[in-house]
Amino acid sequence: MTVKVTRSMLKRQAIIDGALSAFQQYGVSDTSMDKIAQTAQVSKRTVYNHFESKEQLVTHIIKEIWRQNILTCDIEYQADMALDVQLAALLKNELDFLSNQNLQELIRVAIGYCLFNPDIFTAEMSEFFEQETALVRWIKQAVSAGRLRQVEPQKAHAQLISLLKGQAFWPQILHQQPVLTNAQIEELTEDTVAFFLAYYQA
Amino acid sequence: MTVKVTRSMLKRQAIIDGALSAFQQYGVSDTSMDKIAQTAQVSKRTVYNHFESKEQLVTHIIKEIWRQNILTCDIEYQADMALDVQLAALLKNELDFLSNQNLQELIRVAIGYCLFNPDIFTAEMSEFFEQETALVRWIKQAVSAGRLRQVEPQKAHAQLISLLKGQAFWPQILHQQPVLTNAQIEELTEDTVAFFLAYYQA
DNA sequence: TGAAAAGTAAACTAGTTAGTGTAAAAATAC
DNA sequence: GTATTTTTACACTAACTAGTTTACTTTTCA
Repeated sequence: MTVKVTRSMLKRQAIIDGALSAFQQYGVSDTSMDKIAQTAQVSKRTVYNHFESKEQLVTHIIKEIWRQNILTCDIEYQADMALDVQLAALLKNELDFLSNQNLQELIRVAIGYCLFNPDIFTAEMSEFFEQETALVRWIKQAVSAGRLRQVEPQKAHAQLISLLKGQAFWPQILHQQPVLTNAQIEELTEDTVAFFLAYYQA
Repeated sequence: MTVKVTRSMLKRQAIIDGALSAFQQYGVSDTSMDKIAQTAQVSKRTVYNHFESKEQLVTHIIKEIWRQNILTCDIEYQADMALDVQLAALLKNELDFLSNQNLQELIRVAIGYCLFNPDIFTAEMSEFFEQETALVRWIKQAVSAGRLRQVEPQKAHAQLISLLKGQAFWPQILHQQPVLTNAQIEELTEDTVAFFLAYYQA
């Protein structure tokens, strides 16, 4: 059942890890292929054997980062449970994800690259942002069960995510605020649940 | 009363404008001093006569961008006017600011640079983010007038700004969404006012 | 064991980069 | 009108860049 790990695969992974580590430290433009090879403890030629160009290596990694940036969560709407408890669990889950320091570093690299290379978005990336999340699904179900007011689920979802990201994501991405503590996550969850349900609960 | 404009000042401004234009197109790292001189229609030596190094030129411009990123608004709390009308005016003002395409391009440059040069923040930049805005002042006054619930004004302010930026700023910065139309700004204002006052109005 | 595949170091190309030195030309100041 | 400041073009350094070539070693795998 264990998959054979070839040396080639190990080298390839070392290159990706090394590149990512260098990108996090210096940004994409200020990371040279020599630096990547050095960081990965690999010959520069090996880098070019695995990736035709710097451009290819970069886009591979950026796409991989966005691919990881999909929240999987299997919390479903339950008819017999209080709304605030359910919503709190969903938001907590989302916040744990957004507050993950490792993810934030990855996204910082992706953003730094995509800001001035917007082409990478349009086609392949948009799918990542348009897919239905567990939170949207939950809102839809709660609305059709008559326990939330009649709203566009996408709009309510956008409001919730804005409230979370505005405190727990963007300030950290910009290095303005440290990553939230568990207590702060708890507080933000409660505040947001109360705020949201005051307006939307049926 | 008109201030004398020397040639030196004109050249200096041309350099700043040229650098900014190049930064917006290519990002800071991928803009060379030769390119800046060329864009500014100025000799490269003149660039170095005005700015000792690329680093100095860049930080000067980045600081200037953040300095402009201060919302000045003279709408004050008025005891005899409906809260929703007042808040709508404040949010509209803020949204017009955030939706300004020119500002978004400036901030994209600043963010692109600051992502991997966080040092520029800590000392000199923090003041820009900590100053009291018209919106905070308004919330404070409305609270002490007993027309909004007792809350930390900073927290309520942060929630409002998160709701606006999540729809009208961050998606545009990341090139995911086009700048909002006037109708969309109108809708976002109304939604946000209703959402906010449902929870906070006394 | 032995051939094929993958990795290595190091030198190399050709282009770019930040920043300097210089001497002439142009604008400014008085 | 002369002295001073500023701008200019251009050549230059020294370092770095993406990517290639070569000659050699190590790993894989049948």
